[in-house]
Amino acid sequence: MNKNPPFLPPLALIAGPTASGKSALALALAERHGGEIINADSAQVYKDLAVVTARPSQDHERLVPHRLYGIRDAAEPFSAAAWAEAARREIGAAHEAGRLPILVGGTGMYIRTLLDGIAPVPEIDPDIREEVRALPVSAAHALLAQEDPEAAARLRPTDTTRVARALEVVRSTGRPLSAWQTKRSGGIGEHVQLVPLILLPPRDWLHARCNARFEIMMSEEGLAEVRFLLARRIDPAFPAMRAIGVAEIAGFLRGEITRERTLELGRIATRQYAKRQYTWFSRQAPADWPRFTAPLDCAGTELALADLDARLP
RNA sequence: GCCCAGGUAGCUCAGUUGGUAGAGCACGUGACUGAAAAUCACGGUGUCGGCGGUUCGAUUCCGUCCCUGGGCA
Repeated sequence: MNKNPPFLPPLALIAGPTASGKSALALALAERHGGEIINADSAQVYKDLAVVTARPSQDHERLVPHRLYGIRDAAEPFSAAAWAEAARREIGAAHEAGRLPILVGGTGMYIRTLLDGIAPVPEIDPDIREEVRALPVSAAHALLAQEDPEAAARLRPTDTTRVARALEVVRSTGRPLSAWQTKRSGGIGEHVQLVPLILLPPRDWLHARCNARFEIMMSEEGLAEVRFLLARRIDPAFPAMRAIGVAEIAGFLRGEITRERTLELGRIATRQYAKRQYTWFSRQAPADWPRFTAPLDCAGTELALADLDARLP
């Protein structure tokens, strides 16, 4: 298959759980290689959430180009396929400009969609989507058993998201999800020279950073971001409203919980999220993607940088 | 110093009429095909405060000591 390795444009990838030090590493890499940073994080795409999603600072954005950060209004939900399409454009633009695209993020599904493609399911009819999502899971699963028995058998009856997805697909397209999923399209993995690094630092170190991070989410700026979303009455089911900390801070702003309790709940949610990412990247990422398991302190960042440097053209 | 109430999992607490114990949350492990910072599954992790005594057997009963909270001085 790899008979005559043609020249493929490079794509660096730095992936790992929240608070693992991805951004600092990416910035250093970009400065060294004349690169630009492309966001692969599902929450950092939303304009109104900068502090709450720990987006790179304005200072960082001035140093090297940052793409796909804060590009989306909280009232317009994004998706894996929509992100992948945008990322393909940004990567292409970087290559044309002769710069190294550096993908940075913690959303494994987005990265997989970009590299491997995804089932080419057409847009779902909004009315069908609304109707399906309004159903309790048990009801949705019962309907799925009639309309797509195979999906119903495969999915857990409690899995709200996937049961709703399967039902909306069969209703909106007239074809069961499994039929669509026999094919993936849009992946660019074969067309780039991928230079990946997965950050899997020690759990204790990561937990300490998650804990420290949520303190910042509770700053005046962080509170203001959530206050603004609430004032706009964004649908609580929308992705931006489900970002880590939004529900917790909203409860605090409404006076339902104390500041201490909010901090505690936010830290717990952050750690649990980091764990899910940790599992995704350590288990779902291809085995031949290097894992970097040291903490990303000063020395660690240098080591990781050297590792990436050695593999970049 | 005396009286009362407590001391059981990381935390808050159940419970055992004497047969080495269980909930919630935390935590751990995993799944993941267009909401993925989402959604879901599995797992009890323990000198039952210490030391003695009674007993075939004590986390449980008795004694004593230590610790915490409250009250009286």
